[in-house]
Amino acid sequence: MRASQLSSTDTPSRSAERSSVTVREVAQAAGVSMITVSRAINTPQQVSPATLDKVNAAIAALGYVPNLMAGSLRLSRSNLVMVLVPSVTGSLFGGMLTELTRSLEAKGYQLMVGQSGYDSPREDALLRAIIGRRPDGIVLTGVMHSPQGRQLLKASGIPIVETWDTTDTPIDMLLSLSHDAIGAAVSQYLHAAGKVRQAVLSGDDERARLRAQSLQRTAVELGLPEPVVHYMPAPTTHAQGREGLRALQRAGQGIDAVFCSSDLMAAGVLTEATAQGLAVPGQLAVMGFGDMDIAASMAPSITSVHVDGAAIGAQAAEMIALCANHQRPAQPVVEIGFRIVTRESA
Amino acid sequence: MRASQLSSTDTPSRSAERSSVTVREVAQAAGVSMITVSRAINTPQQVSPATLDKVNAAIAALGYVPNLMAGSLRLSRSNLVMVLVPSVTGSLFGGMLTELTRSLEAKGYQLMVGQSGYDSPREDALLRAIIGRRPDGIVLTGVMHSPQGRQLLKASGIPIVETWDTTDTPIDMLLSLSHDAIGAAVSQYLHAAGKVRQAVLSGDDERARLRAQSLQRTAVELGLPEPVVHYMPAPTTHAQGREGLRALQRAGQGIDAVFCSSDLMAAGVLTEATAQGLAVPGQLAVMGFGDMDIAASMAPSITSVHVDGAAIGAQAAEMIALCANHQRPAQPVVEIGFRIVTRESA
DNA sequence: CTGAAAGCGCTTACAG
DNA sequence: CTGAAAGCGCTTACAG
Repeated sequence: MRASQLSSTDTPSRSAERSSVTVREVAQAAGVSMITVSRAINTPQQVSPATLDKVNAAIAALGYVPNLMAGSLRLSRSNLVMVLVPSVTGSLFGGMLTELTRSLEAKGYQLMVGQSGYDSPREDALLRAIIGRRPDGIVLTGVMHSPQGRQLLKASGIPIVETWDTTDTPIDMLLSLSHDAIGAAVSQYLHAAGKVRQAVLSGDDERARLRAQSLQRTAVELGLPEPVVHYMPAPTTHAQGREGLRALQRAGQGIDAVFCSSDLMAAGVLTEATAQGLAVPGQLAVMGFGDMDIAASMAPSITSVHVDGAAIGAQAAEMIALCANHQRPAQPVVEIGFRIVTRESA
Repeated sequence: MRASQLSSTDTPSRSAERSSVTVREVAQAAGVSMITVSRAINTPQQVSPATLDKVNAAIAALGYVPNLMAGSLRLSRSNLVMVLVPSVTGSLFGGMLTELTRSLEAKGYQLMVGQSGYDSPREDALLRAIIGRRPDGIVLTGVMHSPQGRQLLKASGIPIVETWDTTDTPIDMLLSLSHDAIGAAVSQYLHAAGKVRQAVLSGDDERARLRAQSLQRTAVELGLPEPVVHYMPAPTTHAQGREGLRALQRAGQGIDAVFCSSDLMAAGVLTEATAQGLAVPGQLAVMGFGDMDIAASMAPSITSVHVDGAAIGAQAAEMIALCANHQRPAQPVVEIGFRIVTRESA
C-alpha cells in the first residue's frame, strides 16, 4: 500500500470508463481480506479496533461505496420499496409519499417512486422494470385490474399493497377506500343542504370516475335529476376548475352544486364563481376532494373529502416490514375510510 | 418437462419464502440451456423460431421476470437514472420530473425519484443509498455544497447533472440557473412599476433564500428602503401566503409589493389581500415563482417568474444518455434562464 | 443456431 | 478476531 494512494484526494478522470472501487481494492489498501472489509462495514463489532481503523481509512481514502446490487443479489433482500403513483405532481398523494418515505426510512428501507401515468399504456413494461429490481415491497396507488399485471405481481412473490381503492380480489394486501361510498356520501350531504341540481367536475381517471358515477346513481335514487358530469384530463388544475364550471353551466341548466375531483379544481370553480358574481354556497355549493391545504385557506373555505394519506403510507410501510420478517399482518385488508370536512363552500 | 407445469396458473403460496423464478428454471422448463433463454430475451434474432416459442411459453407459464440487479451487476449498466428533489409534493419540479421520465423512457432508462427534504440532514446516507445502486446517471436539484457529498459523487464516476442553481465548481455537468439574477430582475421589475416598499415572502430553502437576498440587495442599490423578508418552512402553501402577508404587514410598514417564492403562496397572498379589501396591484403588487397553472388562472392573474423545467428535464436526460455512450456533451454547463411573465397582479 | 465456463461485487457459513 | 470457498442470477466471449 502506498501512502500517497490513500491520502490522495484526486478524483478519477471523468472520461475514464466508469469503474467503481470494490471491496477488493479496499481490502488491498487496508492490507486485509475482502471479508474483513465486509465485516467492518456490516458488523463492525466483530472486527478489532485496529483493523477497523485501517479499513475505515482505506474506505474514506478511496471513496468506497458498496455496490448494493451485488449485496442484494447475494442476500435476496434489496431494502428497497417501490411505490407507483399516477403522477408525482398531483398533490393528492403527497401525504402518503411523505409518510411512506419517513416510515420506511425508520425501518431501514429506501423508497423509490415510479410514475405510471393516469392512462396506463406502458404499465406492463413498467411493472417488469419494477419487479426486475426485486424490491422488498410494492405499493400500488389503486388496484391492479389487468390480468397480466396481476399474474406478474403474484408470481413475483413480492409483498404487494394495493391502496386508495377497493376490490374483492386483492393481489395480496389492501388498504381499502371506497370511492362509491364517497360519491354517495357527497350526494347525500349536498341533498341535505338542499342542493338538487348536482354536478360533477372530474379528472378523467379511474377512481375519480367511480366517485362521479356513484354520485350520479345516488342523486337519482334520492329522486333528484341525473347529475351532469364533465370529465377533464388528469391531473386536474385550477384552470380546469374555471373552464369546467363554464362547461357545466352550458351542459346542465341551473346547477346548484359542484363536486370536484380535487381541491385545486374546486379552488378554480370558486374563482370562476366569484368572477361571475355567484354566491357560494347560496347559489352554488362547491366541494373538493383531498382536503389539501388550499381548501381550508381559500375564501370562502372549501368543504372537502378528507382521506388520511399519511395513515395509508404508515400502514403500507408497516405491512411490508412485517412481510420482510416472514410474518403476515393480522389483517391483510384494512379499511381506510374518509370524512367530509364541512367548511363554508358547501 | 410436465405439460401441467407449464399450463398451471396457480400462484406460489404467498407465505412461502420468496423465491423468484430464475433463468435456470425457465431453461429447464423449455428444455434448453440458460444462455439460450438469455438470448431469447435479449437478442431473439439469434435464436431459432421453434426454440424461441418454447422459451417464451416457459417464460409466460412461470411468470418469469429477469432479475435486473443480476444483469446490471454483470454488465455494469443499470439503465437506471436517479433524480433527487427536495420534495415530490412541491409542484415546482413537476415539469422537470414529467419530462425526465418521458425522455429517459424513450432512451431506455427508468427514472427513480428520491426525496432529499428541504433541510438536508441525512443527505450523506441518502447519497450512499443512491450511489450504491450504481445508477447510470444522477440528477440533483440544486448544487451540492457538502465536501463529503461532492467527494462521494465525484469518486463514484457516475455522470452527475446539477440543476436549478449555479456554481463555479460543478461536480460534473450543470444546468445553470441564477437565483441572484432572478431576485435582481424582480426587484427592478417592481421598481419600474413604481413599487418602493418591496417585501419577500419566502420558503426557508436555499434557492428561495438566494432570490430573497438578491432582491434585498438590488432594492437597496436602487435607493429603496431595505425589503423585509419573511421566511416560512418549505414546501410553501396557500395558507402560508395568507398568514405570511399578515406577518409582513406587521413587520414592514406600508409594503406595496410582495415577491413570493411559489405561485401557491402568491395565490394565498392574493386571497388575503382580497379579504382585506386591498387593491391588487394598485395597493399591493404580488409576484410568484414557478409560473404554475394557478398563476394564469387566478383572478387577478399572477405575474410570475417562469423557469423551463421541461427543458431542464430534457437536457439532463440528453446529457446522461451521451455519457452512457462514452461521450461527453459539447457544453457540460448550460445556462437555463428565466423570464418574468407579466399578468395582472404586478 | 446452441452450450460450458467464467465472472460482475458482494456476504455467509465454515474453519482456524 | 480473521480468511478461503461458494454462490446470489445473470450475460459475454469462446467454442462447436
